[in-house]
Amino acid sequence: MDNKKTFKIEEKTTKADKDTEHRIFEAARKIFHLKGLDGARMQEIADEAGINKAMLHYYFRSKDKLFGSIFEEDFKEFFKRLAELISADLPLLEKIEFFVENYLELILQNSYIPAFILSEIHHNPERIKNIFLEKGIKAEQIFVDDIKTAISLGIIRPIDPKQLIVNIIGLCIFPIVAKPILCTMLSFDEEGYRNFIEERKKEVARFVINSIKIN
Amino acid sequence: MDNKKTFKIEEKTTKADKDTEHRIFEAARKIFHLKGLDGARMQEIADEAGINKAMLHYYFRSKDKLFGSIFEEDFKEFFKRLAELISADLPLLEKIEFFVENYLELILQNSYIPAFILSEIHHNPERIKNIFLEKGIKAEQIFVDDIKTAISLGIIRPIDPKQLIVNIIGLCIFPIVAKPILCTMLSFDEEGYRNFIEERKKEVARFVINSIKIN
DNA sequence: TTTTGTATTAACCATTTAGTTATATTATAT
DNA sequence: ATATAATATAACTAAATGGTTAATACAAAA
Repeated sequence: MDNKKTFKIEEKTTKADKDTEHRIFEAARKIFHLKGLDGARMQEIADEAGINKAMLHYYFRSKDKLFGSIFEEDFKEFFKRLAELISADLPLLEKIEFFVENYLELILQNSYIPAFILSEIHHNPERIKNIFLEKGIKAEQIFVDDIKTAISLGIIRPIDPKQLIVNIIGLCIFPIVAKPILCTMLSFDEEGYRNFIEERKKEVARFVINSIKIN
Repeated sequence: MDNKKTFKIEEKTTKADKDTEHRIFEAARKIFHLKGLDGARMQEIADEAGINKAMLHYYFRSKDKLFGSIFEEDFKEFFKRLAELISADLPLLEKIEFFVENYLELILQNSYIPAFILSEIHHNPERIKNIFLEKGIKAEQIFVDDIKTAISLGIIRPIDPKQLIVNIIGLCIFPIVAKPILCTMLSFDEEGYRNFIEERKKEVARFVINSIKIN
């Protein structure tokens, strides 16, 4: 009995990363990214985390609360990174190059996030608004000002800054979110797709700058 | 009893659009667009169609089959319309103007479709591939050829046709799919958003043509 | 060592869900 | 008219699902 107990304690100490909560969080993130809120099963998340289903409710009250936590973190993180890129202290045209290259890489390495956000935004627009309202996420004003300045300096042609921003972001996000369609329509294998996106890091900036630059 | 029967027959004849199947189809489309495959409930679809739940299984064998039928039709219709626009017999630059204006209006008036397709494509990429393989949907070759010709004629600068096509489509689809984010981030109300998209019908073509046109 | 609060589990519960069945009604063809 | 096939319903079933509970293991404080 003492023997058994000792063993148990060892085992406990070893595996006790202590942060069961964190394990749950990462497991849930994975499953929710893959299957969405409705498609995910609490049991599957528990299995993925290697713990009992009751633990999910012990740490997070309900499925919706658990999903909400993850969505909020993903959403904030995504926009935080976006804000960092947008706030880079560079002349507009260089900033566009910098932004496109880094933003594309960012969403490429977190390719579940945009689809995850778009999907949830579509099914439950309220959640977004609340997060936006709570935390004041509005980095885009910096970009708008940059654009206005560049226009008045005659560096770029007149264009509605909002249209330009949507253009740049759309050019980056779309090919990542629509990956399976692109692969099928344009006959890409995994490598072909990767090359295509790699090309885009230069091509999108070139495309945008060509369109707006004066001279 | 005769009375009752007569009434019943009248009622039947009146409402008997005959096409219960069609009613189910439209109801299911509505619910699936709104809630997705996992979020939709067979009972809700039956209620929406005003019939018994068993009828759903009578006409379509299962939830998945029903969803499949709708997805396939939406998907094909969407790409059929896209193919029509792409095949217009116009010089490239005019075709781009024509395409952007009409494609934007198309997805604006079917705004559930792109998100619906993107979401499903993400959760079940196989379904897409099968539809693509069954029906040979590849209208984009026409566009690719147009672009190559325009390049060799010196009308536009050299650019990878695939990149250009993805650019154009992304510029159209993104602001529709991401509507709730745009509205929150850029402080649009419903009218402001509508104006923004209306502006885009000209702006996107201008943006693209500015970028690629020589002279 | 005992107590106390926290972490964890297995078993359970109530509800919901897709799908079925047995039965009735209606139209159609003989 | 009558048999037959198609259409519709209400009631049901079996499985799955989110969530709960009662009982325990464990660590840390007393």
